[in-house]
Amino acid sequence: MFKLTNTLTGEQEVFEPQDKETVRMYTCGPTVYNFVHIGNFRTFVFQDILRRQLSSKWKLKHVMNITDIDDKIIARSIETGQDIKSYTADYTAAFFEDCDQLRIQKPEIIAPATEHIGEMIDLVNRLLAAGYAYREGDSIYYRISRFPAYGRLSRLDKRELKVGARVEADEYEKEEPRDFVLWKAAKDAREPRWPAPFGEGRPGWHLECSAMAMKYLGDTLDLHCGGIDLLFPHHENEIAQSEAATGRPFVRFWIHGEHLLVDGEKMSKSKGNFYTLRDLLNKGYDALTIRYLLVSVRYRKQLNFTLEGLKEAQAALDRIKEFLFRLRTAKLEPGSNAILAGCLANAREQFEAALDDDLNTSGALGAIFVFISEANVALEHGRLGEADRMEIQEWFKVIDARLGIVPAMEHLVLDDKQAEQIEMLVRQRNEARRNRNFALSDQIRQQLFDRGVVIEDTREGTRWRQK
RNA sequence: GGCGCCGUACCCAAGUGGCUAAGGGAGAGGUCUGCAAAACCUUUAUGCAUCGGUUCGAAUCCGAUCGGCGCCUCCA
Repeated sequence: MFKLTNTLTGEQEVFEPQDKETVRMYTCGPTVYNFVHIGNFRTFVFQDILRRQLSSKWKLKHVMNITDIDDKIIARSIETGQDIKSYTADYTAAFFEDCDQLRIQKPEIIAPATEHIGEMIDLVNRLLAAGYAYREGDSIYYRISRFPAYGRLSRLDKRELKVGARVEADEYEKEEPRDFVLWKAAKDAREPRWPAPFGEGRPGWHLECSAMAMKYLGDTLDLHCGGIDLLFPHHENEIAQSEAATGRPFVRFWIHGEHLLVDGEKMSKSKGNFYTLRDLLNKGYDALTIRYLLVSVRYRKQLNFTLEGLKEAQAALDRIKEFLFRLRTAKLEPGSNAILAGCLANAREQFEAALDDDLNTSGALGAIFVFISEANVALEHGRLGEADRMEIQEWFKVIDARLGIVPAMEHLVLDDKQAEQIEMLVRQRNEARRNRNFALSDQIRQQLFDRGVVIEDTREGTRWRQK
């Protein structure tokens, strides 16, 4: 039983795809006007964990949009003199490079807004025909008063605008301030525009998600995810557009990821607490460490991002790496240890149960570390068999498939020539140690360390590995 | 002002009615070692923001208070 917290009800509910076979999921993707920041990636990593979990149980059709037309993009493109298409193409490419680094899997369908203008125009036509939309000036707006369920998702329906809250400059054109734009008439000659029966212009932001989600996934989606800040007004508006057009529920489960904070506050450019993945990589942190940190706190809890936290994540990851290395290089007898096999079965169960429990990634990691301790004890006492090793390694493949946080071991393996050189130095060092020439042995150790090789003397002899 | 989330050890963080309050980091002591590294063992919350209440029993439910954060405006 896989449970998720559904924003619609505010409660955990058991999730099943409506057709029991294929999960239809839509996630709000990036607006490609700049490099995506680490807060955005927290959400994308959470969505990645979700998609991995869903894939382990059902078939999955996951659609993510790319917002490649909006005010900021237009402004930047005019500013830089670069045409919009190449401008957004650059940042889209950068986004997917970053995703690869963070081991974020690609959705089945990636939908750029500008390739779906036709679907959006159709949707506006349906809303106009049904009286849910109206023209004011050269733009088309959504008439919220026609949609009584408005505000149900965000529970903001009865709210009043805060005194002094900013209102849009073109408010006067609307019947009501809360109405939102579906189709914007072009104001500046340099703005991109598309022809439509109701006039040349470009789509409002909310429109693309409704149009593309329904195109690929049908009228009713199983899951729709995004950051908590999209709850209102974006997702509320999507519901209004979609349900007005189809008369059917738009989404069964709304799942929202909480924010990543920096120094206890929301990341924003004006506060200067803004990190991109590239910033952090340049500081020498690796992408896996960043992913680990993002995964280590459950998606619906705010995560305070600090460099200290990154160091702790690095240390935790090292513990996993050390264990896997030790497991891999241990000299083992054939057979299996029944007690350890029991620990493994228990750990696997705990791990699955945690992820099934609303993606409790912290709990899942806890199960891994409990097991590592148990297995380390077994290794220490030589009570771990070849069969156990195989089983454990299999489990770590599962862990990696689910969480994507298992350090790669391949890079620790050197080619024969390099390995031979290192082995030679290790032999020389042991020779020196036998002769109690510790000055020389320490010098060799340092020499190896300088080329990234760490020495460990164990009862079974000297072990070495790449840092 | 309205809506929502949160407050568990030095730091991060599970646990949301009932065994001794997971796990990671950091610190301390020990085993092993020429030293180191890794590993292992022991150790660090009679208490879960505070105060009341419900209950046989609460970190977990209810209320109040204090504190933090977010949303209400583009935003992951």
